[in-house]
Amino acid sequence: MPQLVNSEVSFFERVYQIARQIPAGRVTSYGAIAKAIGAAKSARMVGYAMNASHAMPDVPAHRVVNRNGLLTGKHHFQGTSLMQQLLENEGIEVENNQIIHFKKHFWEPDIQR
DNA sequence: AAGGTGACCGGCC
DNA sequence: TGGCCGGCCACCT
Repeated sequence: MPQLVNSEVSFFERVYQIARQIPAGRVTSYGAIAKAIGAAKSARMVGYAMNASHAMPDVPAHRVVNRNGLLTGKHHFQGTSLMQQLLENEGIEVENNQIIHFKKHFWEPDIQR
């Protein structure tokens, strides 16, 4: 369980706030989320945050992939193809760990202030 | 308290 | 087409 820093909202929580806005059937990238929270160069932290997202409710981590539409985080899900199945369930085609028509499904997060 | 780690990214060769 | 490298920075031991 992530802990909040005093009255400040933690970095992780900001990531989750963005992630929760991803519409079903759409995907975004770690970098895009990083950009949205005003830390464009901290894409890595977004991935790190997703690692802990399992403890958070309503965080569609499966809709977050890397810039190439590659399912780099699939090993963090239970089973070997859960992430892929969740995506296909939403109408997103996945082949060889990669999203088909990635650009077409891409969703640009709203910039947070 | 200091160093290691990483579900990334962009640039370069 | 594909691999390597440096930057990045919150979190964990």
